[in-house]
Amino acid sequence: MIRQTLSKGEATQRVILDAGIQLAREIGVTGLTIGALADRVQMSKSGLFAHFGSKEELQLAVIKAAQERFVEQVVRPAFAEPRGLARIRALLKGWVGWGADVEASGGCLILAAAAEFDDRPGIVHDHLVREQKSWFASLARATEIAIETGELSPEVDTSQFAFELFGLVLSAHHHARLLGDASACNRALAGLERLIDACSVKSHPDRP
Amino acid sequence: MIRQTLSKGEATQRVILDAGIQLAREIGVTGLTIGALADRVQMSKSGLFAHFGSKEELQLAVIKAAQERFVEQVVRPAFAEPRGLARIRALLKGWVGWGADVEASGGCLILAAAAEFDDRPGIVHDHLVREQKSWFASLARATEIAIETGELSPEVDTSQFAFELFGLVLSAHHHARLLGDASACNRALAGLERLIDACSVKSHPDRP
DNA sequence: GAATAGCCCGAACGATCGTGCTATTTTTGT
DNA sequence: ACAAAAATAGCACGATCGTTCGGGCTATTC
Repeated sequence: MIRQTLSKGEATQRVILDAGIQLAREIGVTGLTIGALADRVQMSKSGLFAHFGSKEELQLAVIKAAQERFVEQVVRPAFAEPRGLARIRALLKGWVGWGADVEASGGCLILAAAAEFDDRPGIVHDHLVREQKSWFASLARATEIAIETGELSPEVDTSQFAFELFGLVLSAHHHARLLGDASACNRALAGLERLIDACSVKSHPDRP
Repeated sequence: MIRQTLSKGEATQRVILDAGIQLAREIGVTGLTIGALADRVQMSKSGLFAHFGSKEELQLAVIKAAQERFVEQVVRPAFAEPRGLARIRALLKGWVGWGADVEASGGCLILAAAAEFDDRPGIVHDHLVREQKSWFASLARATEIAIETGELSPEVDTSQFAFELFGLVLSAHHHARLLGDASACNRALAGLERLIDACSVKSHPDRP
């Protein structure tokens, strides 16, 4: 065969990373242990270890794998929406959904990892900082686009908008995951509408 | 002497918990290790251990100690402010300050712990859920008071308001701690003003 | 079919984990 | 000052941590 399919190593690596994402959601990326992960995929510790070379690289690989899935499941569909508010709404909806309900366990791995590694130096920290900055810039850019389409006022601070958007997602995660609040998702959506309303062009007609 | 002062045991326990808070901020409550903590306070593992009886109890004690400090440094000063928006503003300001800049390391221990334990059953999880629910209710109550004073419209959903307030704090923490964004605190304050504006009585004069 | 490379396992390492015991020291109440 | 009580240290335990190494497998390549 002409190797359209994955090589053996790539295949098991995929299995490992899938299980790693799931396990890391339960016990955290920091708490991810090679032995426990090997048990879960029915491999020997050393066999699994050989794929990554160090625990740090394993953590990094798991996070990158989670990012890829996030892009595929949330970012890409959202960017298929038309430019402007529709895209922002899709982003938020997908994002909170991704973190809140994915098969009854875990929450958003990247946000959790970001909290865990904010004070722990290393390649994982550096990667997360880089990616989160880039992600934040994407949110600000999406906001800018909504200004270009005329849906938001040109005066809005795009970084501030992204900051508050981020907050809605974080709050939704916090409430949905820790407190089991099923309405958290809707609260985030409601918050976004309020945010949009405050930043829309006709929000300041003339003067009070 | 008539024990105005602490007993020996209580004194060292206080030392342990102080160091525990600091250490847990760096490596997380889950990553808190008895050996490492014992090293930091110059005690033997077993000597330290005897104070708590189990690691879980130690984690719980550290979290409770952090809560006490939070109440003393943030909640009590805020509640010294007059009822209404002033109190809410003080709460947010103190809260983001508490998590963002406390001596250059750590962030808010309670929020970090909440993220770590959202999927880890046990007494720590249960405690955190209970306390976070109570804290959220306090925020909603503070919002309700601002309605009573006439500063916010009677129509505002107090839980929604608290939800968005929470989001501003979480976003500020995320940006300040992970990304080192010094403006995060100001962004949260700006977000609060927008939120207040959208919920204030004169926001809907009559009709568009 | 022999050689080669990639994949994986088993065993073992030093370290550290949480947690018991048993002394010994220190603090406390009288 | 002395007995009772509390606080701490020392030591050991089984488990698990991340990591290394050598050697079987199982394919692919000549």
